[in-house]
Amino acid sequence: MVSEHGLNDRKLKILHAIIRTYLETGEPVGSRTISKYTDLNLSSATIRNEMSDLEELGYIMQPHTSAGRIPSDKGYRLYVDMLMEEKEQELTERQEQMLEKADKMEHLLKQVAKVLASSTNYATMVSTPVNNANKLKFIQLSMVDDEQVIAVIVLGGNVIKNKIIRIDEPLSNENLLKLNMLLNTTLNGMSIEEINLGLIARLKEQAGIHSEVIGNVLDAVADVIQVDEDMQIYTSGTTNIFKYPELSDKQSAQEIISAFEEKQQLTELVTQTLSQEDNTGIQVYIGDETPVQNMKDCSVVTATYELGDGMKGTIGIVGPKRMDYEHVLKSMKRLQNELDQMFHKN
Amino acid sequence: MVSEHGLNDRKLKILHAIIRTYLETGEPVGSRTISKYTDLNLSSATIRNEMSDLEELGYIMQPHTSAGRIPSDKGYRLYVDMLMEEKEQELTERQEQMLEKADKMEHLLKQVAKVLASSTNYATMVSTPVNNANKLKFIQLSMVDDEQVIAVIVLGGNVIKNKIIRIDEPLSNENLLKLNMLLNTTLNGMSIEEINLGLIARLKEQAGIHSEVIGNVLDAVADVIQVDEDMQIYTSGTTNIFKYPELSDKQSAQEIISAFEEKQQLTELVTQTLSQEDNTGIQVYIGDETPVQNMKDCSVVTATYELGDGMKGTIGIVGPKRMDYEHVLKSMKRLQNELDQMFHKN
DNA sequence: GTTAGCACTCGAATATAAAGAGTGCTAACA
DNA sequence: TGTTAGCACTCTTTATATTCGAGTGCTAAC
Repeated sequence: MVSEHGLNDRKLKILHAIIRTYLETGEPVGSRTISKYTDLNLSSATIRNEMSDLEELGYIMQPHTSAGRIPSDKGYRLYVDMLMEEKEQELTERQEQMLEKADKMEHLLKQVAKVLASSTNYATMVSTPVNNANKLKFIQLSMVDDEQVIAVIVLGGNVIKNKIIRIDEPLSNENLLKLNMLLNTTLNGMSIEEINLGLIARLKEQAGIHSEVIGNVLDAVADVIQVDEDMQIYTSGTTNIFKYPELSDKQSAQEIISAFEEKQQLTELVTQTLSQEDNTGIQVYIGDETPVQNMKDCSVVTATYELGDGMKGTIGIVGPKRMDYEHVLKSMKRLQNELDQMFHKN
Repeated sequence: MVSEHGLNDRKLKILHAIIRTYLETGEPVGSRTISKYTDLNLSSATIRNEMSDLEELGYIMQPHTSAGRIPSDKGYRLYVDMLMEEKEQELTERQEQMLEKADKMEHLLKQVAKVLASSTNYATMVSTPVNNANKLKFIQLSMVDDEQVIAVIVLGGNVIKNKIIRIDEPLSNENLLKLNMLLNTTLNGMSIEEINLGLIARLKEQAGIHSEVIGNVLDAVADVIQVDEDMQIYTSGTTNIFKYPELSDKQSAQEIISAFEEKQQLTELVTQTLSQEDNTGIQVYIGDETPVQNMKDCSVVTATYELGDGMKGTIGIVGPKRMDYEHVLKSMKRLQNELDQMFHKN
C-alpha cells in the first residue's frame, strides 16, 4: 500500500488541500481557494492545470462544468490510506476516560454508542459481542429433583447458560457422574460446527439407556448457541445525518435511517467486519465499498473489539463521505483500546 | 361525552366531510369540493357560510386567507370521539390471523410492530410487558453441587427466572426443605414493594445460621425484578413519516425519529398509557395532547394488551394528525384482541 | 334561508434577469 | 518548458416580476 499512486509531491499536496477544504465546507472547492490556502505559492491558473490532471486520473470530479472540484471515492481512499500510515506510530497518547464504568455490558455498550455519536456528530452503532468460533468449555448435569436435571453449559468467553431438562425416571448419582464424564471428555473444547450427526450418534450409543438425556442436553446446547447468536445492535445519533445536506434529502435519509432501524443490514455489516480481519481491526468503507447498499452515499468506519476467547463485537460509525476521518479514526482507536482494556481487566 | 358540541346535523355533516376529505388528500379543502362531495345538495356559497361558523367555533381553520379549511385539533377530537362511539358495537367481526405464532415473545412483538407499520404506513412501537404490581408466586431452592444452590423464582404472569447462588458449606436436605418452606410461606403473593427491611430481618432471624443464603436469595429476587423492570421497546416503520409532507421537514423528522431511537420518551408514553386506564384500553392523543413533546405535530394512538396477572404492554402508532383513524382504531383493536387471546391460550 | 355573481386575496408556479463562482483556453513571460 | 494573466464562456444561485388559480367574503336577488 506504499504510494502506488503516480502522483508527484505537488499534485499530492493539492489533492490533500482540496479534500481537507471540502471536508470542512462541504462545497466544491475552486482553484483560487487552493492557490491561497496552500503554501505552494502557485497561481490559480497553475492549480487549474493540476486539477485538470487530477480529474483525469480520477481523484477528483466536478459536479457540473464551471463548478469547483470535489473528491471522488478514489480520492477519499487515497487520503484515508495516507492518514492511516501517518497516524500508525502516534498511537501512544491517552485521553481521559469518558465512560463511567457501567455495571451491565448492555448499558456500557449503549453508552458507547451514545458517547461516540455525540462526540463525532455522526450516526453510530455498537454490536454486542458474539462468538465467531464458539467453543464449549464445560458441561455439568445436576439433579434438581426426581424429574428435572439442570444442565450448566459454559461457553468460551465464560458465558454461562443453564437449562432445565425433564427426565422420565431419576438418574442415580453413579449414572450422573458417568454422563458428566462422557459429555466433558467428548465435547470439551469443541466448536459448535464440530458437533455433527456422527458425533451425536456415537455419544448416544455410549450413553446406553440414557441416550435420551444426551439428546436433550445437545438440544439445550444448540438452543443456547442460537440464543447467543442473535446479537443485539444498539444505535445512537441516527438523526445526526440531518446535519449533512448531502444526506438529508428524503430519499437518502429514508434509506439510511431504515437501515439503522431494521438492524438486518447492520448485522451484515458486523458479520463482514468481523470476518475481514486486518492488523488494526479498523476498517473504512467509502461509498460503494460498503457492504450495506443503503449506505452507498456514506462512509462507514468500523472497529472490532475483543473480549478474549474469540468473543468479538463491532463499533461502527456512519456519516457523509466528507467525514472528519482523522477525528473519527482517533476516536475509534481510543474506544477500541478502552473496551479491550475494560474487558480484559474483568 | 354525548354530543356536547353545539352543532346541528348539517354542520356536523359538513365538518365530517371536511375532515374525511382532508384525511385523504392532505390539502386544505374548499367549499366547492364539499358542495359536490356530500349529498346535501347545497351550493358552495351556503357551505361557505357554514364553514365560516365552524371556524368561529374552532373546529376548522385556514392556513391563510383564501385557502380552504383544515381541521383543528378540536375538530379531530370531535371526529375521533364520534368514531369511537359508533364503532363500539361492531367489534364482533374477525379478520384472518396475519401473525404466525412466533416461538419467542421477543420475536412476536417485533413482528407485531412490523406488521402494524406495514399495514398502516405509520410509525409503530411495541413495548414488552411489564408488571406494574409484580407479585412473587413461588420460590424454590435446589442444590446443584456442594457449593451452589439454584434458586427458581416464579413471578406473576408465569415469568420464570433462575439464579445460581454460591454457598460456603453444603445444606442438608432437611435444611433445604426448611428454607423452602420458610421462603414460600412468607413471600408468596407478596409484591416487590412489600418486601421491606423489616420483613427481611425477620426472615433472616428465622433462618438462623442460614441467614446468609436468605440474603442471597433476596438479592437474586431484587436482581430479577430489576432486570424485568427495564422494559424493551421495539419500533418499526419510523421512516414512514417521510410519506407525509407535513412531517418530513428536517425539523419534525429529526424530532420524531429521535424520539423513536432514544426510547426514553417512548417509555414515558408507555407509562402514561398504562396508568391511564379506560374501558377499551385504547387511547388517542391528538397534537398537543400527547405526553411526548417531540410528537406534538402528530397523532398518537396507543393500545394496552394484557398477559394476565397484571402483566401489561403497549402498542403504539404515530402518524400525522390526518391519520386514517378508522383503519388505525380497527387494526389496533384487532391486534389487541389477538395478543390477548394468544397469551391467554398459553 | 339559499344561491349566483363578483371583486379581492394570497400562495404557488413560472418566467426573466442579474450576479457570481469557476473553468478552459490562449497568449505572453521568465 | 513551466507559470501566469486575461478573458470568454458555462452553469448555478438568487432575486424579481408576472401570471395563474383556488378559494374566500360579501352583496343582492330569488
